[in-house]
Amino acid sequence: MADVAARVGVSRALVSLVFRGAEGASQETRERVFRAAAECGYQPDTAARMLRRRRSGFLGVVYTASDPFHAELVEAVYPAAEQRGYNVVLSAVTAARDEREAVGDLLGFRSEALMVIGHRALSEELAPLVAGTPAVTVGARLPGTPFDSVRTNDAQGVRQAVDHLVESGHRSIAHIDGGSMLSAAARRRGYREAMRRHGLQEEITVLPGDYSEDSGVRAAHELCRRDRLPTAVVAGNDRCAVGLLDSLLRLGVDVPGEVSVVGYDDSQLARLSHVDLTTVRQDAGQTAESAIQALVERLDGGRTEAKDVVLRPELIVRGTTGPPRTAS
Amino acid sequence: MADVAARVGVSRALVSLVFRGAEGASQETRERVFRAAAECGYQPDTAARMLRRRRSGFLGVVYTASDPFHAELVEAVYPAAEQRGYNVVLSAVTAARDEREAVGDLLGFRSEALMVIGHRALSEELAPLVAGTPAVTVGARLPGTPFDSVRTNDAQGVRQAVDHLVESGHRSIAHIDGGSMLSAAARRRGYREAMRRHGLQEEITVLPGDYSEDSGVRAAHELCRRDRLPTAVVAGNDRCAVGLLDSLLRLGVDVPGEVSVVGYDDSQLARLSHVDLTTVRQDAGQTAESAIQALVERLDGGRTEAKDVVLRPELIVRGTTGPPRTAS
DNA sequence: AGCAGGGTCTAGCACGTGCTAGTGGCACGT
DNA sequence: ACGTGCCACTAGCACGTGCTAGACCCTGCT
Repeated sequence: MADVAARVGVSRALVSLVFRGAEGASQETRERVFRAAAECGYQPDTAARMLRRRRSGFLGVVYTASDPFHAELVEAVYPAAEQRGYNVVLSAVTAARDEREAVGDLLGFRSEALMVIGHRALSEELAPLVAGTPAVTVGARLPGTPFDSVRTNDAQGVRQAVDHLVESGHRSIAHIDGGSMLSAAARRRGYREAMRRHGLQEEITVLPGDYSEDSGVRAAHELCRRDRLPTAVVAGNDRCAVGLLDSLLRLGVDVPGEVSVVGYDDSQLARLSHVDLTTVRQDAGQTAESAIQALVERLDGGRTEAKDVVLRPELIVRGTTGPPRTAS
Repeated sequence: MADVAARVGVSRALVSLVFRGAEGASQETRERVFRAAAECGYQPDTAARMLRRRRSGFLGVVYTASDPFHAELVEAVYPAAEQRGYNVVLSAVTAARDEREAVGDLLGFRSEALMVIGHRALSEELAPLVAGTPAVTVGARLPGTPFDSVRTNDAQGVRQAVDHLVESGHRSIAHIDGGSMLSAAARRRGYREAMRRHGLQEEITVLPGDYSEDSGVRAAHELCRRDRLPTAVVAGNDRCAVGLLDSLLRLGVDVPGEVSVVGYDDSQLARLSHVDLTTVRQDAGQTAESAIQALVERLDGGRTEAKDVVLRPELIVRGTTGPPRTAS
């Protein structure tokens, strides 16, 4: 920076002033400073900058590298943060790097607030580490903690799926669940409630699953072994639905002619033309937006009480659902 | 840090010394310092730390948020960097954030070296920005630049696939290419060369594609429209292969009974039990390792001439390939 | 007693930036 | 001639840490 100043023949303070866009420099000087900086290859030092102003302007984001839905959220986080005058620092959780390390890195960077994506989220163990830093968990709520949370109403999403099927005339509707996954309980509950509300409690069938394609494959074989196929299946998520679809195809069961299938997530997978899966969308853009919004409210708006944002999912009807087969 | 020092009743310098693990403090004092730090919730400030030592210890990584293969690389980058005493800073390229911004952020952090993943990589436009900072591009080589590069020998990978099919007895082998994608040219060339080497130049059939599932779907319909199906197809990548597989299934063509299919990438997709795709692996772990290695050689080893690492791909034989059908 | 040497600790500057308080010059009005 | 106000610019401290040079105490040897 001193180099640039010397080159232009002004003080270092003026260069600083120009670079942060403050008032008090003539238009001509500004241009000369920028030109000189480009010649020197000068770029302001973020570390020194955030050391001096007490604020770093960083929002730390913890996510799981291998999860495609997390990737969608990360994608949406950047514009949401930028729009509110903040920058994003990423920290990935991987097989060799746990949340403790990821959060530690972010705090070392003096992130002003934390957005933690993932079903394991901020465990109680991490809470004291974060003390004093606003944080929002995405996809789950941690009752014992002071953190905000943003999540989708999973029960409602599954209810929408069931309602859609019942409206099309289905009565025999099965569910493949997500086992012990965090959101699985809510989805299972939504299925049970919806069936009961339609007077179909006799038809309730829950098959065990774990959100993997393989669990869809297993469920397909299990269903075909029974004497009577359901006319529709609500899978715990899209991956499970794709495994199910593929196996039904191989087993000679027509979709949606004989069996209708609904997924959950509206992932890239579901949108592929040859899959064309009816599914329930969790809006990544809206989720990211709400999470960032919550953090900024605490930082700039002075909010202190915890907030729990529950987003409405949306049913996306595509080609894997239709009216039920007439003969059983 | 002064708080911690006051709490223990020692100087600030000693606390600093304890925290960076330097010699010259008694075991007892160390413990008292750590205890006091935990009570205060103290954590060293990364910004101030890297301001003082002239080195930041950061390796900046630019990747595309929406690409699953990039995610695999990111996953592998962390341990590779840690092992060599470096930390990783991530910067994502998204729809709303181009490489210029991503690289700018990383340089602002005073990253000591840059790893840029992605087919558009460091364009000429970015080269002057990076001047002076060691950089490695992954997946492509930029001839005009001083950067290192790490990539997989795509032509060789496709040759291995063709060799495998020919050894199984196939002669009529088609290829669905990746259009104008960066690696598509090499894969197409590998296919042509391998066919020629086996004396099968008459059988060369290249169908247009673009690495998407849809292009596999289109290719399946195109092939079935012809009077004679090939006995095997080498798809440009796994996604294309999956689209192809699914459409063949729907069209009533048995795989691998009537047609064998080979993909490329060994993505998660290929490993699914119901897909079980024979494919060519690009080793993400090895790629990340080589890229980090190249950067560290420049930083610590003093290497200055550019280096181009070309990795050997590996054929993974699974369930979608077998001997050709006997009757045409 | 005096000195050397090692172990433990401390004072204080430097890193690159932001910002407060202030300087100097010019135009204007009285 | 002098005060007033504005514009363009500058001097120098502060941010939280690392590190050099040195201080202090204790032990053991001459």
